[in-house]
Amino acid sequence: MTTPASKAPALTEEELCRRIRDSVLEQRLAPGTKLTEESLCSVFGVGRTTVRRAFLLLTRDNIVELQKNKGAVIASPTPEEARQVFEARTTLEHALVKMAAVKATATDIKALRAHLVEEQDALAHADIARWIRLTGEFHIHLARPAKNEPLLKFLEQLVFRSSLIIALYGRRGQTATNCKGGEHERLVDALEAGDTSAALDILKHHLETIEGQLVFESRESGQDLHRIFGVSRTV
Amino acid sequence: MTTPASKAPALTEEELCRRIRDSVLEQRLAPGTKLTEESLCSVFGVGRTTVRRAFLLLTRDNIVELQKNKGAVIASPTPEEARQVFEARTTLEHALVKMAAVKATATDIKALRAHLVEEQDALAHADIARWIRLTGEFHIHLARPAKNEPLLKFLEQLVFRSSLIIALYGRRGQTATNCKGGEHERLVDALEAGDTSAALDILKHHLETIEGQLVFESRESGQDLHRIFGVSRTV
DNA sequence: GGCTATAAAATTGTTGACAATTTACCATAA
DNA sequence: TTATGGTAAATTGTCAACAATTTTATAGCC
Repeated sequence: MTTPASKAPALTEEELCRRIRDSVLEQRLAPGTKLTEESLCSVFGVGRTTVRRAFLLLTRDNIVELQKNKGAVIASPTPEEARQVFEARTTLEHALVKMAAVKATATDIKALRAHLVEEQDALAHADIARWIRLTGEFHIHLARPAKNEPLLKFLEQLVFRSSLIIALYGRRGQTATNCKGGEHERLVDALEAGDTSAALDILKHHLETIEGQLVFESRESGQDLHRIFGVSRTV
Repeated sequence: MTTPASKAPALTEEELCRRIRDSVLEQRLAPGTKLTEESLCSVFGVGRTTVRRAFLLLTRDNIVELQKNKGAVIASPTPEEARQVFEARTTLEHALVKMAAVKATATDIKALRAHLVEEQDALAHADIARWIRLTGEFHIHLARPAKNEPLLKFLEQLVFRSSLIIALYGRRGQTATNCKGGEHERLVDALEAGDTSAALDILKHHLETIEGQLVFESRESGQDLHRIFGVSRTV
């Protein structure tokens, strides 16, 4: 296992949140998964209080949904929610990259290059889960040079929700083709050159590609079973 | 008092959050105010558990700051945080109003007009607290026609934080002059006419006016008392 | 008076027991 | 077999007592 169960280091609720969020980002926690308090208590060696607080915090990020007396489940965004999340993300990331292209320092670019190396390394070692997480986190790092904490934190939330959406509605093998083609690299190049319009073009294309690979058909809530099974309605 | 203490209706943590948020929006809860668990328990007739959960939720909105073993205080944004919040808000509100100007329906406009009437009513009755809250909420309603829940929720957070910032750094009587001059009315007019660029111009001017009235001088942390009192340093 | 150290009070953090609710299971009957 | 009802188990919600920490008050000393 990744963590030895002996000698519990007593995680705080923030760390627990991060662990859960990372699992979502790595698409190892599928939307709709039930999270019982007991299981998380034993897995992470923390008390129920901590788990409870973590749930509450994750609710605020729309990562878990909390139903009275029913417990916590990983959120399952509806197609409409998914549309709005991607719309929001496009809007926000556009603004942030614009700011970043102007403000990015040499140090910022260096950090981004280091991240790209990590991405390649994960691919080379066929560590897919890590690679998926890194490709998601790239978008956060890309916006960091904009140096606006509130906008960055919000983008972070949207990236996590995107991860859920892709897990739900993404075509099989989508992630394998999505963030390839060196678009991440070209984004960093554009940022380094201070070429705002190029950066925005690449970003636009990149996000459209990701969103374009989603399929929402017959996933709506309130499905019509008659239609699905080809049986005409009797009443 | 506003609420009879008898027969506690057992508020939920969400309602408690709303009450606290509204107090912030009405600028009746000043930044830096200490919130003890006990006081809120007795005021709202709820258990400590509920208060605790509310604190945690409000932390996520940057409305209260929670320090280990020290308790909860209403957040006091630093000047730099304030700058970033207004930058974020300008960016976001620009995008939202742009979307709203395209999508706004007759029903949306009607709701906005109704809100303007409420604002006038509050002014006419000299109900300043209510008026301050309404002028803040206007910006949220203005963005509602854009019909994007994530962006709207985020703007909501920024408006609440703006309220704290104005309370901290606003010139005396600022609110009294800020949202007058019928700029709210003209924004609705522009939205109704579908005149995007006019709406954005008014919005830009409006937000610049608000931010322009803030004074950050000598509010930084680590004030130099020697300089303030005009005494030259001895060591 | 002003400062430090100690003790008391107040406040927050944590835990565990118990209540309320939901879920799972199984027996019974159509 | 399938549906229904009821009981038992499991899970979540709430509360109160206790522990840990901070704040306030007090006394002593320079």
